[in-house]
Order: sequence, then structure tokens, then C-alpha cells
Amino acid sequence: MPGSLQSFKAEFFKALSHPVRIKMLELLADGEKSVTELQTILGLDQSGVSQQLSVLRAKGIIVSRKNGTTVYYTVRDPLVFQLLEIARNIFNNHLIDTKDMLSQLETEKETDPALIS
Amino acid sequence: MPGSLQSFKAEFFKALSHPVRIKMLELLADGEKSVTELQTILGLDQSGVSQQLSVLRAKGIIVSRKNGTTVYYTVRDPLVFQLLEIARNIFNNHLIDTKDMLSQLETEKETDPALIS
DNA sequence: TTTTAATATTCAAATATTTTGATATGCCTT
DNA sequence: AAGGCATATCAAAATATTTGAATATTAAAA
Repeated sequence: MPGSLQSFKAEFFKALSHPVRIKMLELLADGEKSVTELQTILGLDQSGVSQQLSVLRAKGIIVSRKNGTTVYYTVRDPLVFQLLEIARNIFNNHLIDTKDMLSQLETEKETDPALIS
Repeated sequence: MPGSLQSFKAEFFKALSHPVRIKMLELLADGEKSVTELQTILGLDQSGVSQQLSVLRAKGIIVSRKNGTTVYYTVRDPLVFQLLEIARNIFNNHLIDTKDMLSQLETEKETDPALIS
């Protein structure tokens, strides 16, 4: 049985590893949204939206509520938002480092322009 | 330019979406480890370990330090551990739900065994 | 300077994910 | 019941990831 816990976690992160799905979760931070609303905001076709939602649903990250013919989605566990926020912080730290790297590269370029190409 | 931020985040999560890489990060929570150490603990072949490490390195999640011929790896931003901990909590909540679901299904099964298949 | 140990890279096959378009289902209105 | 929305599923092509074996690099030791 070793590694099954890690596999489960990996599956969870895999569900988050798509730009559209990240965006969806960020949109759902404001509260529930219908498929059409998501579709409009994201500017994607219906099928694509539905499919990405089904990935998140399959991992239990979002849940749906049906009203007539429209389906509303919500993030099940608010911890997901904390997770995204931490990711954002890590991302910001990383950006700073990248900026440092870039400016450093910039000064190296002044010395030897060939370094850039 | 819309969505590039989400893409970046997605890339980050993608780096975490592999059982071996999760396990590596968990091992690195104790402090730096060499490739051989990781290889021994994980019970994988050298090439595989090196490859997974390079994925994490490419995303800037881990950094390396070289001493002679051995390379030591560390997680760059400790926030990563917080991230993993939150993921663990989400995972636990989810497990509880799953257990509930299962036991509920179990009682339903007593009523109507056909529900299981 | 040849060998050895530790790590990294490369390549190709196997597998998985994404994307697109078409089709299906369910519910509401007329 | 027929038509029209809203959503979901399916299937195939395009793309990306994983895996394993072979090869390359680098630093130390002999």
C-alpha cells in the first residue's frame, strides 16, 4: 500500500493543474455560478466548460445543485481557497526571484550580448 | 494576456501532480537530501529520481547545492509545506465524506443490494 | 590519466490529457 | 407532444506526460 496517499494527493493537484480549472475556482470564490455564467465569463464553448467542471466534480472539489434546467456549482471545501491563496504567495515570491534573475541577466547582457540569444 | 497568471499557477500545480514528486517534497520537509538518499528511500532507479527532481527544479520548487559529486536538494519556499498541509486537511475532510458515503451506501445495500454493482 | 561514483540528459514507447465537434438527455414552454 | 434551452457525454485527433533503457557529464580517487 505505500504511496497510495501520495497518489491521492497527486490526483488532487492534477485537478488543479489546468488554467481553465484554476480560473473556474477563482470565479467560484465569489459564490456559486451556473454553467452558462462560467461559459460566458470564460469565453469557452459549452462542451469544454462542462468537461472541465466534470474533472473538478470527479475529484470532489466542486458540487452541483440543480434548479430546473440550470446547474449551479460551488466549491465544496473552502480550504481550497486558502490553498489557492498560498499558491498565489508562492507565486509572488517566485516572481520576485525571477525579476532578480532577469535584471541580473540584463547586466550580464551588457557585458556579453551573446548570452541572451 | 488574460489567463497567463492562471497558466503559471496551473504549471505549478502540475509539478505537484505526481505521487513521486509529492513524496519527495514530503521527504524534503525534514531538510535537504541527496539524490542517492532519495533514491534509496523511494526505491526508484537513478534516472527516474533525477528526472522527477528536474521537473521540480524546472518550476523553481526545489534548489540544489553541490558538494563534490553529490547534489543536495532543498525546497526553496517553505510555503510549499503549508500548501501540502492544507492539501492534507482537504484530503482528510474528503476522506470523512467518503467514509460517510460508503457507510450510507452500505446501509442502502442492506435495503437493496442491487445498488452496489 | 584511467577508473569509479553520483548525477543528468536523451530518446522512444506507452499512457494520459486536452480539444473539438457531434450527439444525447432532461426540463421547461407553448 | 414539439421545440428550444441548458447541460452532459462521447469519440477521435492533437498534444503532453510518464517510464525505462541507454548514454553523457562531472568530480573525486586510485
